[in-house]
Amino acid sequence: MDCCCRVRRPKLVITLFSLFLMKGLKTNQIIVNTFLKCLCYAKRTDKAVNVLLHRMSELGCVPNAFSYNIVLKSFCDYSMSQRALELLQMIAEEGGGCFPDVVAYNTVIHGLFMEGETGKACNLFHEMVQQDVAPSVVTYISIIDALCKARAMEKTELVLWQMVANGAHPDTMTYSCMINGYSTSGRLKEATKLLREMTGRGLIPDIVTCNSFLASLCKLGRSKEAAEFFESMTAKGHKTGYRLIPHFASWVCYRRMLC
DNA sequence: TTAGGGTTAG
Repeated sequence: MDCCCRVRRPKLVITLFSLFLMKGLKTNQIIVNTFLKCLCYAKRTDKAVNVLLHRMSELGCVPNAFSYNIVLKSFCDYSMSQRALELLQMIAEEGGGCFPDVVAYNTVIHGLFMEGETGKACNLFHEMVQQDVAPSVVTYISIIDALCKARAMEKTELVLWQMVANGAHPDTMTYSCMINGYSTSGRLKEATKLLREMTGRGLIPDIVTCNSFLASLCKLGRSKEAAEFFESMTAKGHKTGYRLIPHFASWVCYRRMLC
């Protein structure tokens, strides 16, 4: 079933699962969760909700955190984060012993941010803390990314500070979000500082992050610095300690500098 | 052996 889903044949999975039941074979949580995933992939999220809330218990399988999270993610992927929020609140109230975990909260918080429901996303973040579910790096990245896109860099710094204080260490993706946020805001001094900070911690920026920074340098007409940065990011040296293979976007910037 | 969450460039 999982293989059929991976090769984008969800209808085949539905047939397989029907056959499975007809044969009288005993299901387990992993089998039904794989079926849920395929239903969601086939854009049949409502059918998945029905299986989750009614059919699973009839089949002798109690939904677990994976079951709920597969359906929550599907709602969010199809821009129905409000329905995801309602399902999450239902699990919290009557989940039958299965309470929403950090992945459930992260999924819905990210979905709400993606649909511009900033207030609801922030409320849910506070709710998860009240419920003693510790936010992870993924939670903070969703918030940081939303704040960066809103160009609210001061608030982003506060969240980063809170993240570190709570023991969630910024990873490469956290730095990438912030560097891109500063770059697109034209605040290259701060972006440079973060680039240095992350490499100092042994985290290597990826080519897209570097391109974002490079593009901002070019847009601001700082050609000399852009040329120096291009040289340093593409040639392994004592300054950076890493070497990246330029993408087409890098060369576009480089050509612009030459022109 | 098999199930769930995150970003960015031209």
